[in-house]
Amino acid sequence: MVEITMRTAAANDEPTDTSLRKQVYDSLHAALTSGRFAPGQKLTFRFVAKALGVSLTPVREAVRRLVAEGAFEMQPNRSVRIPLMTKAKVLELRDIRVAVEGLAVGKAAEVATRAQIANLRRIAREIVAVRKRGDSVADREKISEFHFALYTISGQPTLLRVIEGLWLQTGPYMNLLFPDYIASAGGPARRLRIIQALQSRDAVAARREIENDVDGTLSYVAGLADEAGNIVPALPSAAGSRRSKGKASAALELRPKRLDLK
Amino acid sequence: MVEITMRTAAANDEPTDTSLRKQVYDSLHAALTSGRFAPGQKLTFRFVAKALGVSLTPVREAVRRLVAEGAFEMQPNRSVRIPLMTKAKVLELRDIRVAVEGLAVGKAAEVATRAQIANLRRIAREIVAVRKRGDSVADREKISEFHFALYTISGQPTLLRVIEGLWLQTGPYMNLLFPDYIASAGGPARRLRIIQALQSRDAVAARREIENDVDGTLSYVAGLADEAGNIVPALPSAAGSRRSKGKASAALELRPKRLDLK
DNA sequence: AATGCATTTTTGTGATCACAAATTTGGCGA
DNA sequence: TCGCCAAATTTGTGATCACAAAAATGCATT
Repeated sequence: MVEITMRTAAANDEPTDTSLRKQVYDSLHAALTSGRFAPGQKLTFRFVAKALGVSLTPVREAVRRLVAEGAFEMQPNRSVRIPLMTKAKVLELRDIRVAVEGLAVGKAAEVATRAQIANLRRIAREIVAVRKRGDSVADREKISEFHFALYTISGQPTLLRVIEGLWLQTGPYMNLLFPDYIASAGGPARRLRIIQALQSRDAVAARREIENDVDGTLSYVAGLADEAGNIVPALPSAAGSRRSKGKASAALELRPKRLDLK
Repeated sequence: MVEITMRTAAANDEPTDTSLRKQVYDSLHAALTSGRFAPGQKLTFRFVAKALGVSLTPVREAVRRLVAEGAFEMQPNRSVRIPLMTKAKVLELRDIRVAVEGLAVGKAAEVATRAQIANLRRIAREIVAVRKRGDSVADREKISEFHFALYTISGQPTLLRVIEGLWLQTGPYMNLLFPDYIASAGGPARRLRIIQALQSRDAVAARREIENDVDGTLSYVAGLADEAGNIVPALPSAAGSRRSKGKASAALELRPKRLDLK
């Protein structure tokens, strides 16, 4: 498991940042949000460097940024791990996200242009299409696209950054929502109501919809915790595999996409 | 009202992180929150490295972390600058902070212990004492201490991290609040009302108080913008001085805390 | 078979070097 | 005096090296 594949562009950084550091960051970011890392998994600089075919320098800076964003956590001794998720943490993230994403959508409803609303409608249609095909990976990506297109309308870059940081922390666990919950929840209808609220400049209604959406989603995830309060997502493949060594490197298949820079 | 002030030992990182990277981070963090950097000021890695007597490596990682946290910003070309503050940005930060700090205090009111409330009361008394002496630096520090002691009670580490990130962005501009505003606003009384609300487990009242506090403070700062929307704090010393070179190094006085390691 | 301990290997940290891009400088000409 | 352009300098980036701390391993002892 774990693939990582050099990706370009994650957030609203400079669109022209071609540094290796940024590429490594984007690769890890993509691997994280697509759930390719196992919670609790240890990650060494040299492993990532070798997997992506770069030196330690850009890897260190990329990983440290992820640590600063809460996507990775640094052990007291020293080594980077994928954070474990607990019920308490999910509930905390839920409350924060309800607050800030509600704020963003309320603001968005006040300023949304016709073109922006049309764009949201397009994404909403694409989600329906993708879901019909049963492509859960594309489904998650499209949902993310819809949410961030929505939040971007607010025109509040700092707020957007905060939200991105929070999504990065919940990201690895969002595959828990498939395929059960996502089908049952009123996803498509809710998105239409949000769009409708934007159109009628109804900030209160728009906000209520997104709050219910986030609340419902993360409350569901919180409910998946075991009796100890831990939440363990089923990974695409790789299970625990605590001990593996040299062989594991090959099993991880972390393949660079465009590293012929040299 | 009025918050912010210097904070030693930035976040809740490992208390035993003695790495140079962390020391550099703390130095820059302290310089930032105490307003020793001019908005728009350019910062080079080599300058910081020389000022602190370390190599580029720990400086790069520390500065990049600050960039990730929004305290510095990276230019499209490549160089790190202290972000300029605009009225729009202050208003955005105000709304976000109202939301998340309100959330934190509401939660804190539900779980505060007697000891924690006593601690808050102690800090509130210290603020009064410090203000009587007219020590505005210590004043800011104590106010910051009060706020974070309050938010820490909530027991929500992720929320606390978000709040710290937001404070870091407003930090350099908080000295704008002295000495005018801070004296006029109902600071001491408000803190007592917050403590009272915690004691009576009145989450709604506690939340309302902190919301008004943040709102009032940042609305005041926003009002200081010039007609172009820019906000320029008066610096302790160093003014604009766009061109200075070698001499500037000495003028900045970025002083290392404990860098005799070598 | 389980445990304690010395040895080997792994891994993060910090310094240094090389290089290219960006910035500044200096002088030339209008 | 003011642009303008080439040379010199500055500066970020990435690679590599050295070192110490941490982790893994091997082996002897109970």
